[in-house]
Amino acid sequence: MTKQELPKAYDFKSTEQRIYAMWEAGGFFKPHNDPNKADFDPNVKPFVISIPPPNVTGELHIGHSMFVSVEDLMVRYHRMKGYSTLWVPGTDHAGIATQLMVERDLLKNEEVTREEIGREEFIKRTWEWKHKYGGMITNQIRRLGASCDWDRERFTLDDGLSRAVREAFVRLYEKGLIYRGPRLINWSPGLKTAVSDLEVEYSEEEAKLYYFKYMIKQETSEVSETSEVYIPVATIRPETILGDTAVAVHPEDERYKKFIGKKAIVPILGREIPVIADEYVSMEFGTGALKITPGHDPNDYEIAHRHSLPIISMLDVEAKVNENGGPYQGQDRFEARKNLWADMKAAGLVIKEEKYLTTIPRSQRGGEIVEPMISEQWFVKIEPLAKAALEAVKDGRIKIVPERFEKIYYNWLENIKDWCISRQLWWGHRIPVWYCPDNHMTVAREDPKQCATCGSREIRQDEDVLDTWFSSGLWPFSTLGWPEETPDYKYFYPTSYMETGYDILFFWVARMIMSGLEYTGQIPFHTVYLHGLVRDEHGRKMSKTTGNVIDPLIVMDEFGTDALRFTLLVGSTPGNDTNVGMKKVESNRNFANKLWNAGRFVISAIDSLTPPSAPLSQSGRGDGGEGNYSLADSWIWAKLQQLIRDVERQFQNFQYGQAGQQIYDFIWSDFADWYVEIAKGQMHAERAEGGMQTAETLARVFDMCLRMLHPFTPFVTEEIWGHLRTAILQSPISSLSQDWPVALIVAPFPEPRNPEGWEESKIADFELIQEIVRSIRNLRAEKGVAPSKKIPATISAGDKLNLLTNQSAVIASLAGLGPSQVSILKSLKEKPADSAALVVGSVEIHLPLAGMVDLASERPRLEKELKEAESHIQRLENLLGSDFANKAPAALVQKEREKLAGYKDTAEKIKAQLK
RNA sequence: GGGCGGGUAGCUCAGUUGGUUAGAGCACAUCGUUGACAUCGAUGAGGUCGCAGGUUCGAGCCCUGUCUCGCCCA
Repeated sequence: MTKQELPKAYDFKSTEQRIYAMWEAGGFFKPHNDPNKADFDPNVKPFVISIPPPNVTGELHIGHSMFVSVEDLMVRYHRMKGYSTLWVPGTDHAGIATQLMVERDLLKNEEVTREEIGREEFIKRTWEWKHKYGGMITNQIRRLGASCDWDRERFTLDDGLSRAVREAFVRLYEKGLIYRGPRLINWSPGLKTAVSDLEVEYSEEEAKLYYFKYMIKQETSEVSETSEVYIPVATIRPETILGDTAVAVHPEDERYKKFIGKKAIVPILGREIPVIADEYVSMEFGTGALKITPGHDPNDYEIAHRHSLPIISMLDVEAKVNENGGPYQGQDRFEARKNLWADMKAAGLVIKEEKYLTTIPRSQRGGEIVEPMISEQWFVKIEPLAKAALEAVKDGRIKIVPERFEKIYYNWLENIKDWCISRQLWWGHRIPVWYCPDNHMTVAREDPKQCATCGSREIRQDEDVLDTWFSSGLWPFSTLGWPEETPDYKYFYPTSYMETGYDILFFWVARMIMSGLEYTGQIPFHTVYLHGLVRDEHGRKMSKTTGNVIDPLIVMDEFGTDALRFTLLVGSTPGNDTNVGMKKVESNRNFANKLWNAGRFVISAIDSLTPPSAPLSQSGRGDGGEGNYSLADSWIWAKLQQLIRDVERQFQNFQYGQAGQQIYDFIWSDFADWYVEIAKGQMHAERAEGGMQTAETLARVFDMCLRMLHPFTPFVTEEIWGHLRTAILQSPISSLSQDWPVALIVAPFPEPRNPEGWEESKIADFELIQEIVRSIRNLRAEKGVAPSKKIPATISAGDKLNLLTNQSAVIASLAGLGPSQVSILKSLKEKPADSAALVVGSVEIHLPLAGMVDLASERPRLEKELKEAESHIQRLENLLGSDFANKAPAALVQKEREKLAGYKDTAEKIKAQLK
């Protein structure tokens, strides 16, 4: 028999890559029931997640690690539960981000702009870039242990997905849900493209509020030489005066009522604009009068529509003043602001300036100030889609975890505005609309040869591309083959969970739900699980400028993937941000090592077995904990079953952190600290019979631990489980693992079973042993008894005589007692002289420590313990004397009564000692 | 302005149907190295669960108010 020599410490560096390659080569990432294969069984339940596609040219950051960890956990769990599990991987073309990256590179290395090389060449270069760097992020995701089916990997710009985008666009267009037209949109002057409302972030900043005079045109009859007549108006953006088409006041405003219907004169330009009345104007705010610039302000735009005011655009695509700005034409928006204000000052039109705190709209990308502008763009008429998406969550077809995000979701969808989907970029899905010289539109799934209206062959395609999120919105079904009714689509769609960060609930999740319902008529997934953002250990947002960015690759290099995953998964709760510090990762690296070493012990125990003279009974567990099982055996088994039930419940409730924590505690505190220590003694005692009982329990319990832990820390569990399996197969207990698969990744997850009735008393008995051991250790530590020193003990066990006699070897070895110096009696006639006494419930322990410790200090110690017991007695008597006894559940009251009896017993015993 | 989340040990966080001695990791103190593990073990110290009311036999958990930090929407 070849014994395995395992290194003393878990070496993740030599393990992770090898294990990942083994999984992939073994085909374990693929659904076991594949609709494309002959033996496909449509009745097997699938479990499907589509990955939130990372930017194809991006690099792994901690946010990726989070979603990969959570999704891999979900996927591995369901795979082990027997579902035909599919995790579809892929990447996103990320229009703006990628285009900027390539542009920057071109400028740096070739000193050319994209305009200089032209659209076709630029797109070619971007594809080259994608081919060069596109594999980086997916390889990094592999490093995290992601068990995705890489054969099904997709990219938003690949042929199939591009077809899906066309199909979606054309369908919407045909239904009249897509339109094109000049609207007020958010314009990003630096990128020279429109962006959607969601891509604008508002930040509170200190700005200046400029007060000036809007002169009122006087009728010739009322011209007054002495007084000037004006409405005072305040604005943050004086340059927009150039685009004003009205001045609005509140209809009830006594100050300005008289001006309603008159003309105001636009400063410097001299244009005449009406003074209008609108209830929107707040009399209290500012001067109570509002300048209306419908071409550059959303509220003004609304007002202009109500009053049929003309709309003037005064900025060009670079946010420079255009031909409508008179003398300021060609000036940048901020330059024009300065100049116009100076000119107005000179003209005596200025009142004052003051500091003012306001919200400034900035581009999500790059942070430049976004300008509301009138522009010809494509829009999705979103209301009907939003209504359906709202309904799907309201009626429970889709559930959002945690639930509070449902309200946020409703709120957004109920107030949604049409979605601007066109972008003035080159990298993306080009809008499938063609124009002929007569401006007829041809909207087509396949590139047309001629105009659908007039047949002209001189057609050109719309220059714009679609918002990247338009294609991401199709992701759950486009990746499965839609619009084709592929076997994958039919079997795996709708998918199961959508797992992602709450920060893209609107950007992505809501849009997928809208798209899914619209195009497939089905919900795209039944559960949305949202995780929080990862922050640094003090809860600060990670940023390059703060310098607190945690690079997951470095973390994995230092502590291993499992440690990183476990850190992200445990201690975090759904929807809440998670703080991650290196200390935490380090302690979880230690846990992986603990597990490894526990495994080494179990394996060595199995390796040490000698073949039995008689065949091992096949009774297995669950036979009532009787048979030859020791108290410790029964206890650890009962605790394990409890754990399995807890973990199952936790997984059902998406409480992965709790589940992980409980598994951790069980392995470290119950299994390693107690059971393994006792097992050492048991193995020794059983040696005559081959030591099989204990080895078997060690193996079974540890196997279950590894299975439960596998979704959290896949690498170390797979590795040690493989060694465990080999060891068992080569041992006399080989029958134990005869139905185990070749790899843990596909081993069945432990199923909870109901308690059989014996568990509670075994656990209680064992806990008494633990208490006794702890109290002896405690006393030894307190009195400074050398750890290696074996001491004698006399125990008065009362009605626990059988139990303690039975467990004397366990108590002795764990508490450092001389095995032959322990005497356990039902009761003592008189207390032993020169001893320290310990009282644990009804059990008294006498340690004759004369000559070793100062027994004079025993009295105060006992007095202190008596006081403690008495305070408990007092507390419990109060409790039981109150309404608690009448109103609380009987079982609970009984429990407290027993506690009280226990403390009374203890107090009596201590008092006796003190006599 | 509206909505949401957090405030629990020195630090970072758990604590989901309210059950009576509030937990973990790290940090700290004392002790311990011949076989699972010093990436470890034993023992210990450390908290009026932001504050004030209320409901209840019983509140970290439920209700009301309040302070404070953060986020989302307008």
